[in-house]
Amino acid sequence: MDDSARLMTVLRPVRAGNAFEETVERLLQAIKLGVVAPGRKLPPERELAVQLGISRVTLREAIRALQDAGYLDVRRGRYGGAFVTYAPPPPESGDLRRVVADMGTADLTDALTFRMAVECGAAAVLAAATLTDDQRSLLRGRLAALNKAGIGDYRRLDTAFHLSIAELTGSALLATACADARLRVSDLLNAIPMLQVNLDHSARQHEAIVAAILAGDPEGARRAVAEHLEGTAALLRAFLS
Amino acid sequence: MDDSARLMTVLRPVRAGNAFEETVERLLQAIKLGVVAPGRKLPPERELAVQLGISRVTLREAIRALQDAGYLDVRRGRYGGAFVTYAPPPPESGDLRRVVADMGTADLTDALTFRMAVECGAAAVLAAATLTDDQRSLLRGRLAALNKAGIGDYRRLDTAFHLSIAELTGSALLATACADARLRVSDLLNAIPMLQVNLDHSARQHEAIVAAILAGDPEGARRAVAEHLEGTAALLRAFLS
DNA sequence: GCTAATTGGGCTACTCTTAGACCATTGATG
DNA sequence: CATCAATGGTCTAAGAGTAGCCCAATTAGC
Repeated sequence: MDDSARLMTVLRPVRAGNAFEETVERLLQAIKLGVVAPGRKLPPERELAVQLGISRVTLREAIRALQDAGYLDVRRGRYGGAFVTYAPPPPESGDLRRVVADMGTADLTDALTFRMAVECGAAAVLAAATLTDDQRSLLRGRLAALNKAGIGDYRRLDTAFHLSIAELTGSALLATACADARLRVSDLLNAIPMLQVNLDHSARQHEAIVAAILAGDPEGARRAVAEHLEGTAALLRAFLS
Repeated sequence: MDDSARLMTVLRPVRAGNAFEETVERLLQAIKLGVVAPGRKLPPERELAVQLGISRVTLREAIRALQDAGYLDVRRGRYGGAFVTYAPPPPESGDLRRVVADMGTADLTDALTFRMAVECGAAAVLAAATLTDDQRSLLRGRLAALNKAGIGDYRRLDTAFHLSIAELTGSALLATACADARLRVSDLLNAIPMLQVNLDHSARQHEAIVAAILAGDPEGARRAVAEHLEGTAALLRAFLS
């Protein structure tokens, strides 16, 4: 961890790959995180190309790839568009071990550490802020929605709840960082079987997080998030052996 | 902060600009953060191009631009290279107001919030980890170096100290996020006059941060970092009026 | 049915970016 | 003072990406 480590940090690749690959990755994020829910459609190509800062040609190549891979159903004409057909498959036993192995030890610990830091930081910042009534009710609403979620919607609403915390801080940078962190573990989370006892445990932890934030208790919020994430992290790390 | 906000977060630009601009920006980071200290040189072009994932042609255009802007002195032949000639100018009164105004309210609060979250998160994560003797002594060493720093080296060593915390977590993602956060406020920090009373105050806070981390106290570490950063943040926010 | 608005599909000329080869310069070392 | 390894300087052909334009399909609403 000498100066050369810092050189590597700053002089890292300027581009993760070509525009096509990066675009596929980004759209896959939107789909897998449930930002665009199954059955809904992406924004029109022209609009989306502007948002992503790429040409329509490149965007269309990416959409075509996702269509071929079965994530999208593209329909022409007015009221057409690129509709999301993907729904996360129910986890099967054995999947988790494979997914963890695919990711690699170094990437997994990196992702878990990153997620722990940014989500704890976001919760603490939010708890230290003065919240409006709208913000408080939005947070409570997301929690309530998650508690009422069916098994098919759980992951998506869990993501929505977690990301809300970062978004409510008002920092786009922080929201992006948390979305990135979530994405890096989403395949893993999707592979974890959803047992009722675990869901109940998570629900209690979610309540604790919201309570600490609404009470304006940064350290309580940090601790509550840390405990919540540590449960998942420990489970995943167990599969590294 | 409805679903459309999350769409904007995930469907953000894939590329910040063209490869040339991004490369200039990245090299400027390395220079301004002091990752490559004044008088030292960048890695050889061929090597650097690989690290940055771009072609040598594009890299050379960026280096040329920084040379023209006075940041680099490029020398040919063996033992040649691109030498850093930049040293942050000493702050003058009035600079700060201008720099803050240049940045804009929204970007400034975003950057300050982001920095608060990631640095607090990193410190808490590090405090929760089991540290080796090497890690402990590296952290102490960075603190000692900062305390002995002259006025010309202070900013660079302060950056090195802060980034060490994230780097010691072992998470490259987290180190990158903290470097990014630091960069976004570095122009502002450089414009703040260095008064002895403030330096003494910072020194005490740095000691508190290291003490909490070495004591394995995540919440104390988070609080110490939050207090430290809040001082700077409050100063900067005062210039927004 | 027609119409018109909206959306995906496709084409072309142009610029940016790359890979790889080869040239020019420098200075420590024998 | 000649050598030679390391480094920046330059060129070319090929590929990747873009902007802008027009075409084709679809469907709500008249």
